[in-house]
Amino acid sequence: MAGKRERISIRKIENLAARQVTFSKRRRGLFKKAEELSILCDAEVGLAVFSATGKLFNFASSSMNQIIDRYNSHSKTLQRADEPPQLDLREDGNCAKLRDELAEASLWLRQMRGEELQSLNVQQLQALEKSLESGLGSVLKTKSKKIMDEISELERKRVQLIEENTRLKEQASKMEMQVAADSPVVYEEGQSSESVTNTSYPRPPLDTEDSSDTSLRLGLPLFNSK
Amino acid sequence: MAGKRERISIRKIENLAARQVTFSKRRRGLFKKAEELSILCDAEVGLAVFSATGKLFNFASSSMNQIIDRYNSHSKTLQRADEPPQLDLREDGNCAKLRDELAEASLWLRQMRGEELQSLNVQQLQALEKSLESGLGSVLKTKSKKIMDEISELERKRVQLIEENTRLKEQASKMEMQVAADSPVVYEEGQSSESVTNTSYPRPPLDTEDSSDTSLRLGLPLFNSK
DNA sequence: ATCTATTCATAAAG
DNA sequence: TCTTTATGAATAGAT
Repeated sequence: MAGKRERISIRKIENLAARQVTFSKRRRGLFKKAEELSILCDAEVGLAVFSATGKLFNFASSSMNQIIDRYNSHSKTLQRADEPPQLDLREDGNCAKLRDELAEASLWLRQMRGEELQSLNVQQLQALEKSLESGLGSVLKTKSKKIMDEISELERKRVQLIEENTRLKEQASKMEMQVAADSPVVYEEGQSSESVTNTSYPRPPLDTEDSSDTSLRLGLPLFNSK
Repeated sequence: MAGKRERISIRKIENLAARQVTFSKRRRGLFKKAEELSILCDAEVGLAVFSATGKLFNFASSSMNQIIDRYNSHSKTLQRADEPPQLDLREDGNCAKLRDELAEASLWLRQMRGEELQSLNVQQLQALEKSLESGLGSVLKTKSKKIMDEISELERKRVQLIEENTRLKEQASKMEMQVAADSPVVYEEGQSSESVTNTSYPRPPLDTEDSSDTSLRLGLPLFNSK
């Protein structure tokens, strides 16, 4: 009914059934402890176990790919100088080298996104900060320019449309006069004609369309370019 | 003298010191169990743990690279439902994919550094801006923390040295009294004794050293942590 | 780091 | 694989 347990020595269990049972039990225990460690101590933990029969069991506190990335790039952290991430994309077929460079690039990316900064010293953080500020400056500048260009373009189109509109109105006006001359019938206070011949109004419909469209694309933040 | 142990709940340990202690203990336990499992049950086990401070600990029953490879090929096996049947360009395909990923990562990096932004639209620039701002925030936060830690450490050492200094002065003072008692000779206004027994002066040399060292490491910008 | 009381994991058996 | 039980191991708390 019960287990008289004795201590076991750590060597391969020869009995297959016993080995499988032990594998199940200990595997569960191991994964449980891995998860506990990650939660209790705010650690990132990745664990992969292949059974003797080739089946995979794995646990990752975040995602396994992220952990593998981080593992691969970890060695880079210390050996890496603070040189900017200038990666040469040579066409050599060296997979290992590509893997290395990718690992380094992805570490840089993650660090620029504010992850894995612990391993950097103050000087390196300073450099990163400077790089981010400069990048941010360029982005803001480019964004502003794009926005201004879009505004100019829209303004140009607006003016074009107003001109066209005016032309059409003149044309319509002429036609109407022609019609009036052809058939001099008394007609009601020219409502329709008024709406067409009114050549200047405070806010043409086009304008309204324009600005709503523009504001949508701009998004909310004011651009503070220099 | 002993531990009245209570069961603990599995949630992040808030106290830093306790968390670090627990991390050490449990990490050892976890690695031990990982190794035991691999031996007892003839399993291939890979384990990687990153501490909250970014330090890597890992165990692999064979080699980590082998395990990562096996893991990758395993997950590929599973995800591959109705892919192009054979075309086992393993090596080549891997390389091409790596090359693609590297190219993409490197473009991202250049764009984060403010290059090649022309091809992005306003919305994409907005997203990039947000990402850079967030990264910058993390960097500033981390830098501030590191700096504060360094300052604390220096302060701790300073206090320690002052204490030691005080102790030494007392000791010197006693010795001098002893000397005085042993040879009760009239001596000039205790110049030598004064310079040693003066237990508090406005600005001890230690202080000066400390602050100059600190300012060097801090660099110029003020940190504006939250 | 070391110690100890306790909880936890698990070997053996059903 | 699940459960039970006795026991060995791991570890929280204190020093």
